[in-house]
Amino acid sequence: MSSELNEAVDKLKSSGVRITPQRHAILEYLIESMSHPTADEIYKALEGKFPNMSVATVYNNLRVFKEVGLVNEMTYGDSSSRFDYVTTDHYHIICEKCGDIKDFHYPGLDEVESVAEYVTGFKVGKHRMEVYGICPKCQDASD
Amino acid sequence: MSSELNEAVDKLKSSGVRITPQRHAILEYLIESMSHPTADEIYKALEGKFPNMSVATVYNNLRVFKEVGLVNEMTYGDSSSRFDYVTTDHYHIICEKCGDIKDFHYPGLDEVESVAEYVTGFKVGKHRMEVYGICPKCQDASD
DNA sequence: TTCTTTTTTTATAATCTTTATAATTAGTTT
DNA sequence: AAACTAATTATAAAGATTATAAAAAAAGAA
Repeated sequence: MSSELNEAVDKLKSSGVRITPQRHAILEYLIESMSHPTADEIYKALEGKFPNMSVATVYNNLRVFKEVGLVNEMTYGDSSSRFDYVTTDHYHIICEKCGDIKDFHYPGLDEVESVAEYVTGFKVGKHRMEVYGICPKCQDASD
Repeated sequence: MSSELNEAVDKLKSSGVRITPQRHAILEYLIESMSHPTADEIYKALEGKFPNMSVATVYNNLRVFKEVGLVNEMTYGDSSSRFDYVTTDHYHIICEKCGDIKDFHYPGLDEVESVAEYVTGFKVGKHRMEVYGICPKCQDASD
C-alpha cells in the first residue's frame, strides 16, 4: 500500500469517516491510476472487485472525499465531472482534440487572488485555472 | 439598440448567420442583462416575448454564438452551464455562498501559458481561470 | 456475545440538463 | 410564385447525478 494511500486513510479516519472496502478501493484507484477519472470510469474499473457496487456509492464517496478535501471535482463543458486526487499544488492542461489531461506545476497565482479581492471586495478563498491546447500526440497525428 | 448589440449582429451577419427574432432576443438579453445566465434563465426571460419558443432554440443559438466567438460557455460543478457575452478580456469571481458572478479585469496569464507549453509539449491555445470567495453581501449577512 | 443503533451500501426511480429527430415554418434565391 | 435552404418547434431520448427506501454492515452498549 502506497504511503499516499495510507495518509489518505488516516485523514479520513481522523475526520470520523469509516473505511469501508468500497471507499478504500475508490481511493486506491484515484491515487494509483494517476489519472483524472469520471465517476463512471471508477465504477467500471472496480466492477471486477465489487460486482455489486452501485454507482450511487461511487458518487456518495466522491462527495465524502471532496468534503474532507482529499479530492477535487473538475467540470468541463462536456458531459461528466472528473475527479482529481489532491496532492501538491498543480494545474491541468487539457488536449482539445483527445481530451487527455496532464498535470503541470506552476506557483500559485497569489497576485491574481489579491487583485481580485481588492477590486471586487470579495473575500477570496481559492481559484481554478486550466490551460487548453493540443497534446504532442495529436500534433503528430495531424502531420 | 446598444452599439454592442449592433456589433454582435454585424459579426453574425458577416459570418453568414441569419438574424432571426429569437436570435436577436437571445443576444440582446445576454448583452443587456449584464449577467451570466443559464440556458433556462434565458428561456424563461424570453417567454413573454416568445411564448412558443423552444428550449432547443436557446441551446442551438447559444452554440451558434459560441462558434462565432460571441459567447463563452462556463461550467461549474453544479447543474447547468452559464453563458457569458464575450467583451474585453476579463475573469470571473464567484461567490461560494450565493453563486453571484462578477467580472474583474486582469492582464492575461501569458506566462502561465508559455510555461505550460514548455513543460508539457502541448501547443497552447487558451486558458480558463476563476476565483472563488465570499461576496460583500454575504460577508455582511454573516456578521 | 448479543442486542440496539447508526452508518453505509444497494437497487431503483426520479430529476435535470442537454442533444437528437422529424415535421413545420420562415426566409432566400431564382 | 416556385424551389431550396435554414431555423424553429415539439417531442423524445440520452446521459449524469441525486433521492429514496430497504438491506447489509459496522460500532457501541449491556
